Amino acid sequence: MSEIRVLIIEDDPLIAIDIEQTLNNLNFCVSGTAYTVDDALLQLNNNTPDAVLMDINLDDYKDGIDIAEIINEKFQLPFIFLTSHADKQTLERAKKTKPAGYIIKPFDEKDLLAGLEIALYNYAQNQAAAQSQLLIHNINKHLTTPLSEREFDVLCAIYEGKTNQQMANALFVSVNTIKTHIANIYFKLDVPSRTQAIAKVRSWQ
Amino acid sequence: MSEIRVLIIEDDPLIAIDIEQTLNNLNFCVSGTAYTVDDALLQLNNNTPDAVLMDINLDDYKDGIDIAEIINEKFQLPFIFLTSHADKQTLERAKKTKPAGYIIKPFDEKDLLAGLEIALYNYAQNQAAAQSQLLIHNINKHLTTPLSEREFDVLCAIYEGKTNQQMANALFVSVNTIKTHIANIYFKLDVPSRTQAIAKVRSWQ
DNA sequence: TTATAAATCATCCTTTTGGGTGAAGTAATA
DNA sequence: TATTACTTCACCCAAAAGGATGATTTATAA
Repeated sequence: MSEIRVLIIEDDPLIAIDIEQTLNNLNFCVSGTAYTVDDALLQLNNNTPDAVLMDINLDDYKDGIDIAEIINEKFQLPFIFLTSHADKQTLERAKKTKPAGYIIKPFDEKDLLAGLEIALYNYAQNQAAAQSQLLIHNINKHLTTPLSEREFDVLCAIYEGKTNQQMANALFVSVNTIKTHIANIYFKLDVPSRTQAIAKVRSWQ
Repeated sequence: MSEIRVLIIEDDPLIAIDIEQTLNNLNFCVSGTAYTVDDALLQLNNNTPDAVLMDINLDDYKDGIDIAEIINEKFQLPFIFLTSHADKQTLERAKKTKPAGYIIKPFDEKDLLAGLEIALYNYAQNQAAAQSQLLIHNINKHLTTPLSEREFDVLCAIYEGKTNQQMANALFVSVNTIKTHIANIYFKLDVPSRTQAIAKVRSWQ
């Protein structure tokens, strides 16, 4: 059984049950099924899933796009819209909520799998990119002479705004050692200062 | 007519022509249609589109995923995969190319519109986020005392890695003036150095 | 075993940056 | 008119960063 817990928000019970079974076939875990907006919000709060699959057009006082906005504000979860008619106006509203994906009815098992997999993968990628902690691999692929691990440590500290003295304390070496590492980093990155090094690394993120 | 020029890569002429007509109906501009991998690469080079719509399964020496990798490397364009069978292995390969979207055959006009609109919108959003030029509004909403315009100019220059002397030359003022601005910036941002200022601003992006 | 790369530290010297303080001119505003 | 915020500039001093050069130790690879 997959660990990915998916909440289904769909006001048509027949479709909801169909999705539920399909997801189970595809080794996803259905955390719950909500037929109303209020039920959806309740389940988001009390039994927070890893992803949400929801109909745009809910026959309720709010629709899927309203829920999407709430998810973005409070939960930061990837969600995928299901819709049968993609009219321009709805699409315009839907786009602004930055859905992880979009699946058009009628869909079958393959559509669901592809949509979910791609959406979750892209979402994870974007999350990782947004956090964007420096990775030595990502730095070195831009360099002819790669950074050593220690140099990478120092570069990270520079990136975080540390002074040479702070780095020396943190890494238990003398300031002179830090200065040597920094000189080597500047040579490898081909920059003359820490701010330039930061700017260059940022541009690679 | 829309200005968005789309290249279609599809080895089945019937489907290709169908897509072409549909895109024209939807006010997209078809920059060309490629039936083979080599033709696709040729058109990418000579008549670079704004987006690519391509079949994953091309009956050729390379498939759509290979082209996707080339697009990512050389062209940095958004592309959308078309596929009829979304098997897990192909999906795994496809995911890694970070497609802007995914449309499963058979699709109609609505599917195409939704897929393209969402994909292009998300792509534009990601691009904008990646560029993320500093905006005075975005900085000031984190501050009790807002930066003046001149201070913002200086902060941007710091962010780009400029030295005080370089800023003085660029803004046609003395280095002393730059130093005064910087001192004020540090006070307002509550930081003790340019690297810390950069780190704080970056965290707000 | 002998290179080679990495990590450590040092010294000397210059440039850049940061802190403190003061002040003049300008433009908008109460 | 008086006040306020912004921009401009100066001088002094201290701290941090950067450039150049050389040296030792350790581990790894040829």
